[in-house]
Amino acid sequence: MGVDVFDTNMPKRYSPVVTEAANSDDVPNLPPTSWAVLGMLSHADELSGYDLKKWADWSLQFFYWSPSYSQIYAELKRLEKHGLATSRAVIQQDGVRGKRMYTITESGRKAAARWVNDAPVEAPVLKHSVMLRVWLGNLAEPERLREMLEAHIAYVEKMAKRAEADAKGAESNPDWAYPSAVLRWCTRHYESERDLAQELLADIDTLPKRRRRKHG
Amino acid sequence: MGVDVFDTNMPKRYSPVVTEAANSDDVPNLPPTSWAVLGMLSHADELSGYDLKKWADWSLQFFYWSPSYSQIYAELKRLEKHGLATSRAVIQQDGVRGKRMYTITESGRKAAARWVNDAPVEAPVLKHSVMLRVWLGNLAEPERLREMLEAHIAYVEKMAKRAEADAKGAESNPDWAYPSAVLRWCTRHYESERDLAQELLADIDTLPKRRRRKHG
DNA sequence: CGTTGCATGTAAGGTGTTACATGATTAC
DNA sequence: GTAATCATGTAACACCTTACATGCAACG
Repeated sequence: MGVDVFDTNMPKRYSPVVTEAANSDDVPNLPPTSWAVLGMLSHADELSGYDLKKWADWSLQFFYWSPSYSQIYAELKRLEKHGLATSRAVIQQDGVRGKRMYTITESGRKAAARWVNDAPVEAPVLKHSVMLRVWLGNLAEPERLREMLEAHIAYVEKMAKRAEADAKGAESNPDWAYPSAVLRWCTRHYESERDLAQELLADIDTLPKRRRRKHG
Repeated sequence: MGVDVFDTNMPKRYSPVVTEAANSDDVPNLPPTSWAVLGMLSHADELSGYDLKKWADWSLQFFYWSPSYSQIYAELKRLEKHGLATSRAVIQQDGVRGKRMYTITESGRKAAARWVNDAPVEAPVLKHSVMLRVWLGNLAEPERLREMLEAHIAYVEKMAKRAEADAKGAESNPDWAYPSAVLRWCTRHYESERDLAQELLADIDTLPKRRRRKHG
């Protein structure tokens, strides 16, 4: 393994060296998911855990991932414990169900800003099970591989359309300028995934078929 | 939230309905990471845990992610427990260090093939911290956003070049036809990520700057 | 009157990481 | 000699999911 051009170990962070400000006690050391939830709170007045989950499915989902309900509730408690968010109980009355609404605090807004600006950026994580299967293509039935890639193409097309529709809905509001820029990125990302999957499909069709059980 | 065209809940699996064969007792229910490790074993004669980690850094890394040493050792034990791999101890002698070499079993090869063909395919997982920060761009310093995106572009360019070099190295061997097709996909994927990041950079430059602390 | 949606949470367990420990060999 | 690499593993813990429990409201 005498390669000298590239590092074997790619960084998990883009800037591993923590600048003095980054992990001082005014910005608690939380996982990105916490900041994602706090970030959603920063885009709204008041949200319940349920609201947050629904919204995560329509926004975070495209470029991060949507945490489960239970994790969202846990994160909210943690954020409140750190003073980054506050909550008020909305008790049930007149046929309106009880719930707990969360709001970002001023301290939370500052901490989020410092996290965005100063915390080391984690390298993007990709876990592409479809590619994992193609990578093991020598074990697979060619038809199954094709089916998988076609299901994947359908999936990314759906995501591209959803992102596009969301981007359209968001771009009218100047407060959502950054979220809509990201949604435009997502649209292009999923469209590009579609094209890449189609090229891969064409690519593996040129491969000599070493195993073929049926071709009827 | 009266959208009727798309599902709010995107599938975590492409085919949630398990076909009779998929989870019968002959294919143990293991996480994708286990199959990834078994898959690496299926591409080689005999590998140590250390070898597997090194190889994961150069192959899986591009489209899946590279598990830590400790997890690889744990996965190997699990695979052996299920009879999908066997190991032999290479004791140290004549200045050669001791180690344990793992081999896929015939049963392991069959199980891996059934997993690839029949198990429901997990939707790809993307955790893009860079996009998360851009999404919170209203909290950020524009210059920091720019720096992050530029670091990201440098990262994906590095990945693209590594994938391309690997693809070149692999394509001569006909046994690696599928791995090299995937590496070509990875090359295009990272090149596309670079282009997308550049477009996003241009996109956010057109945004009205609501906050600006310094511009010297 | 049953299903769906709203709403919140707990418990258990799986997945995966970091830090640590150990010790030999190789390269500078 | 001391730093890096080879090689394996344990322990502690963080992260996250699934399954489960609960109960009301609205819709048909």
